[in-house]
Amino acid sequence: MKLYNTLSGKKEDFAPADGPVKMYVCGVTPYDRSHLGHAMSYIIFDALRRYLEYRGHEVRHVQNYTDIDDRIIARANQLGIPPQELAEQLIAEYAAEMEALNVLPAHVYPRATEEIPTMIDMISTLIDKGYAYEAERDVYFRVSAKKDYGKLSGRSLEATEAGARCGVGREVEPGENKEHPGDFALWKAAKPGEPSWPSPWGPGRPGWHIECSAMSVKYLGETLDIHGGGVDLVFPHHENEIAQSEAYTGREPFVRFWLHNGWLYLDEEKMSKSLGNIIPISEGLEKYGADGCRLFVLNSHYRSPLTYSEEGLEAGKRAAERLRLAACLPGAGEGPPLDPEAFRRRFIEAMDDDLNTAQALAALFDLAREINRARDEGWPVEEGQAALRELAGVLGLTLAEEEVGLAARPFIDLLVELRDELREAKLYQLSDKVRSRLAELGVALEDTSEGTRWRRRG
RNA sequence: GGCGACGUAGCCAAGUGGUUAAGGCAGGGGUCUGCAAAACCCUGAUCGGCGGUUCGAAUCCGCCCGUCGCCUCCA
Repeated sequence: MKLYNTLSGKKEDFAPADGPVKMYVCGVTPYDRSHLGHAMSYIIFDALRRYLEYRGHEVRHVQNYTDIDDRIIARANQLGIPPQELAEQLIAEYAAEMEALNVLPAHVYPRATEEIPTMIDMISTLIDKGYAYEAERDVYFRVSAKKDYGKLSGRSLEATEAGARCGVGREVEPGENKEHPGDFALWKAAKPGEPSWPSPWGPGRPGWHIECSAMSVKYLGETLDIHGGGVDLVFPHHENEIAQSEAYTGREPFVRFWLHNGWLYLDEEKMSKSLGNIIPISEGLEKYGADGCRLFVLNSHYRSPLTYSEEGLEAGKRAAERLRLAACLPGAGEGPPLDPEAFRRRFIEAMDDDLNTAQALAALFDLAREINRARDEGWPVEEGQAALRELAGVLGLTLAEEEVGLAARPFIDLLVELRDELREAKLYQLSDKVRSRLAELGVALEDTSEGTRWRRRG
């Protein structure tokens, strides 16, 4: 399989270094509801993980929760609740939404607040090695000590230094005690009223970047096979992670494959909590279902930016229904069997090429058409359907029907039965009324030679 | 100012040197149906513009136009 590696800027052949695939995906900072942008990223890395497993790799997947940071504190103060309580609530909500989206859970979900000692150890070592320094109870990473700093994002230290917007040079802010403007905080001294942890440098809390380094080394080892996240994390977050981790372990590379997904846009702007233009995951799930959301995301390449639109998600939902019906409606008796092998091969070939899910989906839709065609001919379709379900499953599609309350089923069956009798009596006006009223309630009826069947339709 | 991405049918979106430019959604025509629905069949683009390289370019190069991102928190 080939994967595009941000570090080299090229597609490279992927194979794990040894043992299971060590995969780390940057998690959320739970200070507000998660939105479709997050869903996009996690759906993509879920598809990657499922595909790796499908191809016979064991995957060890770690994802962090940044459960302490400025925004959590600010938001918690606003709400008048402790920061930990806010984080706890939002983590629970996030986990439930991921489950609803059929995203496989990571094997470990370390939290920043539970890894403080690990981070303190790492920071101490960095100081000992001359890669970090203490300044007024803060600790900073000394960027100039890591000569290849900038290798991931492709910017030189000088460029970073001069690199503020509009040509204005970036300088050390007054009040900061950095040696260099590019230096970043490993440990932040506590301000009054903030949650803090004891450390050799006094009470404080860890900087953002150090947690991922500490956690990934602790749970996956010194070299990761895959590290994923949104493109926005390339700089400075992932750049800093590389610097810290490699300085700490003395080993390169910290990560063999850096993978970054494109951003989700709303209208002309990126969807982002700080801009406030978000569509919550819950809304996407409610309106379009997990499969609809997944198809919307996976229908384009993961590295390309994607623009949110109701039309796009609606198309995803309709497409999901198309696949579901192809996979579920029964076929009939005798005839030439459907050989799905060519479709499976196309699917694998597409996924092998840097996770080309759009092309993989095209193979699934072609398979669906082949199944429908066979069904129309009265030929058996089971083999094709099994393959369709198998491959859709690799993309995390459930192909499950929308839930109908158990209590409603017998009543719907009864109405369908009555309507059939009305039709037999050729009382079409009445039978059509039953059908259209049920349609308004979200139940679609279809008359077939096998009888009438009904299904949920939003 | 530095670095980078993108512009393919009504919409979304693959394809990145060579048979008829995938697929989805929407639309039109047809088959099936009491009528529908679902499904199937048919139906649409020469690839932002200009110039160049080449036997041959959506695909490579140059210029132009347009949109956007990163350089600050962010999946």
